[in-house]
Amino acid sequence: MLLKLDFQSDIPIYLQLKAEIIEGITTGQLKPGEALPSVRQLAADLGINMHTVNKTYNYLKQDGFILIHRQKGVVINNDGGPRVTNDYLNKLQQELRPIIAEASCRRLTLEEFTIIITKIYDQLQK
Amino acid sequence: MLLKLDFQSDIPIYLQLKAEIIEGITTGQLKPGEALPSVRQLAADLGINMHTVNKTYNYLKQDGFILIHRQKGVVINNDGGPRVTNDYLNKLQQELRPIIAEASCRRLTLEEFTIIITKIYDQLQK
Amino acid sequence: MLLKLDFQSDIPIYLQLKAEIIEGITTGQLKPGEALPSVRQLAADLGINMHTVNKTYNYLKQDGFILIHRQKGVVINNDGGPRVTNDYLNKLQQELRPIIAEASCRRLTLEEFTIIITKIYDQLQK
Amino acid sequence: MLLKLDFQSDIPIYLQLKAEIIEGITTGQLKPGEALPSVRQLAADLGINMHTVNKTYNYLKQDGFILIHRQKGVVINNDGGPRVTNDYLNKLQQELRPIIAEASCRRLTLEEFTIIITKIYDQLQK
DNA sequence: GTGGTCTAGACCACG
DNA sequence: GTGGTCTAGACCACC
Repeated sequence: MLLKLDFQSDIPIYLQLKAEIIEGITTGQLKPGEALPSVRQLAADLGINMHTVNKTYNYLKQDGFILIHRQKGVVINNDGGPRVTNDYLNKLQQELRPIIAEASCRRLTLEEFTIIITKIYDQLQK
Repeated sequence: MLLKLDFQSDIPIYLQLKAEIIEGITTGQLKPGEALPSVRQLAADLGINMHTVNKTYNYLKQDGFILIHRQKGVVINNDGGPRVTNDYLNKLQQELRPIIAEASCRRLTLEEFTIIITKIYDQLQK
Repeated sequence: MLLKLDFQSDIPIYLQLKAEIIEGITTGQLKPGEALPSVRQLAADLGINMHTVNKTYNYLKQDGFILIHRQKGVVINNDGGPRVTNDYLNKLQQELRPIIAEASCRRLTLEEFTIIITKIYDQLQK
Repeated sequence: MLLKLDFQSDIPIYLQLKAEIIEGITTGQLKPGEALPSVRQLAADLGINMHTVNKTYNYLKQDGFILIHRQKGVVINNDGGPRVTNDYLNKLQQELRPIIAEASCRRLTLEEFTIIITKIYDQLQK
């Protein structure tokens, strides 16, 4: 799978990497049970620091997207990964609120917003 | 208008404040042409530093939400503020993509996501 | 003569006003010997502070564009106003240098720049 | 590259610094992809405060002259930097108009003005 | 009074 | 090490 990082972005590399991997799982490019490269390997491939990859993997593990085995290394969670929890729903709404406030302020209608959401959902469809 | 800041949050204060003010404009609590408190006044009210408020105001000015009037001080843009531009749409999609990727990965359907969006839109309705 | 001020501009009002009056002289809308409104009058007309108009008039007087008579009030200098001096040429070059540096950096050619200059000269022609 | 600041000037230091760096890019003293000193380093070298340099860098980044690379620090944009946009052309004309009005008023002809422009363009040539 | 600028010094996340 | 953020306190131009 191709991972793209933007070193000019305001978003920390470890978060960009986390988002890319989640997107890979969503689109099916990364399948449950599939192994991810080792920390060293991935860091070398991407030209970034080992610590950065480590941080990404730890957050992904914490959220339940991946499992870290002593022997098999890092693999995509084959339980289907994390589901919708109340904590997650709260976080999601807090995240969306300012985005929607600005959209609404700029006179982007709910209908137009929904079209954008739908388009992105489609793009990510397996 | 009541402005709430979370000093424990990892979101910078100046961005929280920016989001709060945009939300105020969206909900109509802050009306076009209305004056905002001076940087020093607002800083004192919120218990934060003048420069932090200044940074917020500068970003809001840059995006077209407010104007800095040489006589009246800081006022809400009475042209209705910024609209939907291509730059904004690109930014919006880049912002939403990882959020939707995670939502989809957690098996939150497009329909459920749309309900959440709709609810937030309603809350912000004037 | 119509004087336009932009209260949202970064440029101080007294400088905007000064520039407008010089432009008026250049285009011939204000003729040598012609009287300008009194400080009070102009301030009232423009909705600005008396001190601001006063400041403008003092700078214009200092540069030789206008004369301030005790009795006749403020009039456009009928000697044809200030000419090109060495001081002025130095000031002009220092002013233009950063503007041209940015233009050149953005790949605006000397020819294109000259066309812009020519257009503005034409607009200001009596 | 040698950067000169005039602490007596009424032009803010961060703008002088911005202009100097743009001039450096224009003349080729600063090459695309080249790294600039860190905010602290440059501040120390120039005997000014870190925040002042930071402000300069942020404006240069905003205009597309430099990039803030998460690994390499601050570097000159290697895409050749910003080009001529409509916004820029408008800003340029608004900037030039009062300068030309005064020049014309002082009987500096278009031909003489063009010679000055040409001289400055030559000075800045790589 | 206002916003704009500058300083000095601090803490933090990131890599 | 870097840039990003925040604080406290100062001076200035403008209106």
